[in-house]
Amino acid sequence: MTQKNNASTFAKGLRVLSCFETGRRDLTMAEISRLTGFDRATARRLCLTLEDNGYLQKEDRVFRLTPKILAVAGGYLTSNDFGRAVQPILNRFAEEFEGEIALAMRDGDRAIYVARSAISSARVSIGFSVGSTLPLLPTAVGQMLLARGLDNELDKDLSRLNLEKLTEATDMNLASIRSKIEQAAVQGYAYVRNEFEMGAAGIAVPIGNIGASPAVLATTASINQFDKTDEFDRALDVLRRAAMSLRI
Amino acid sequence: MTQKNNASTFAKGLRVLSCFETGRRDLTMAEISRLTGFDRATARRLCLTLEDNGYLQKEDRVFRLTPKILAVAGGYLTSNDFGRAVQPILNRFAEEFEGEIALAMRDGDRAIYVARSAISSARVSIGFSVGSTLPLLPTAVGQMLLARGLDNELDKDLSRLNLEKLTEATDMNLASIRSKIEQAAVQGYAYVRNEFEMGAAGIAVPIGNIGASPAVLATTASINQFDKTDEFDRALDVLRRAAMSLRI
DNA sequence: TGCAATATGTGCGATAAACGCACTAATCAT
DNA sequence: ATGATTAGTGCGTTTATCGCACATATTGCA
Repeated sequence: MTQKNNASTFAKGLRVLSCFETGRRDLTMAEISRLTGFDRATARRLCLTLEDNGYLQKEDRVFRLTPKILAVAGGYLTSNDFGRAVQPILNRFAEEFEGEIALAMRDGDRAIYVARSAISSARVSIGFSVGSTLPLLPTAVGQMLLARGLDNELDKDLSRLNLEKLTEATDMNLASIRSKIEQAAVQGYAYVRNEFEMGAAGIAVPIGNIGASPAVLATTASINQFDKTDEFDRALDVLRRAAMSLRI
Repeated sequence: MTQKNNASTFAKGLRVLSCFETGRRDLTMAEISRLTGFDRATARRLCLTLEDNGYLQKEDRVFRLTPKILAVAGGYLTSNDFGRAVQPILNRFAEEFEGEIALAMRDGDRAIYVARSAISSARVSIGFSVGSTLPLLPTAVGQMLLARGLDNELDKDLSRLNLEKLTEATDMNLASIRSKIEQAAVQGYAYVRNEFEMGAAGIAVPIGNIGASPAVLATTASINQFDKTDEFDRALDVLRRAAMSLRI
């Protein structure tokens, strides 16, 4: 039934488009053919179609994205009122906190940053920006998102998601991860240290749904910073008050 | 030859996706069928494919975008180093200027905002954000972009682009518009007043290419503000210095 | 320079998918 | 209630897609 009423050529084209997600700037048709597993001729037709429709441009033999995709992304952001309702609140609390605050949602088996505070005093940003993706299991953002799902879905998620050892500290024990997620659901926040990147820690708190999907607010800092109890408490407090402010 | 080597079903699917560009939040299948001109059954297959692939979600009978599209858009932004190289510069000059600065590029027959300054002291933003689109003819951004094209393309552009009277002041004379564009090319900036929105004026200056496509920096303010010579000069100066800073 | 490896362009027959009509069912507006 | 709009579905026809095979072009390296 998954294949009924599904336009397979369109699905393949979308997969070509997603090859450019990760920030891979330039891709040749042969690379796309390999990344997707499609026949060269198929990949070629799809690439040329994307070029014809203005989503890709070809220079020599590589394709790259054009800004056209931003028009669709902007449609998402404005239709959900991020510019007017969300961004100013993130900015305000980030200013007070003197740190980055980001809003993330779930996209399949990963988390995706949807909005991020922009403050003039920002030190060099850690590098997560709108559209960046994160794994669900070894991050505070991901664990809080998993905690917001339904109970019976959590088991399915856990059995499907693949564990990847990103650092020495990455928890590879599903039962242990499960209890962390359940704990996050109970205490209303997730805190994960070192599991995604050594020396980094993240805090995430839940906020209301956006377009029927759960969302979280999160911040990241060095382990050193969040290991000071008062710093941690202040961050959690800011996130919680920001979350209250943007009950959606 | 345009239709050779083109996956028509994929192209149709992309057109469905583009229905969500404008910030239309919710669309039913019937609306999409009408917007695209496709048969209902065709529109249905394409919508379900988009849902299946996580780009749309269905609630009751309407479809809306999911944040997944941001991953692709983020791929564009990061592969062009906007987060690291462009954004801080826009922020810095916007802070000094106490006004918004935006980077725009051309997407077919329209301009599209690609980046925008984010400063905490920003007054209520005028509402243009990343992904917003503008017509080319009645805006400073558009005229500067047209001025950056090749001469022989300008004629083709002018004959193809459709004039639309957006305000009483919108210039509807192609020859007159052409001379404005040529003037912009010569003097290195475009200045347009009232033609897009009464009471608003825009200034745009050229910057280097981004991925082989020309780009401009621009700012908007009220007519009152820019009609003061020193205010105008200061804005133009800021834009020009910002443009120098981010020679790409 | 020359050779091997890789990338790209293209024609075509077999196959599979998309098309769109026609009909039914469900929902909405008044 | 009822007319209008929307959604779901089956199916024969048509058409696009598939993927191989062959030809060409480019690149990288010895």
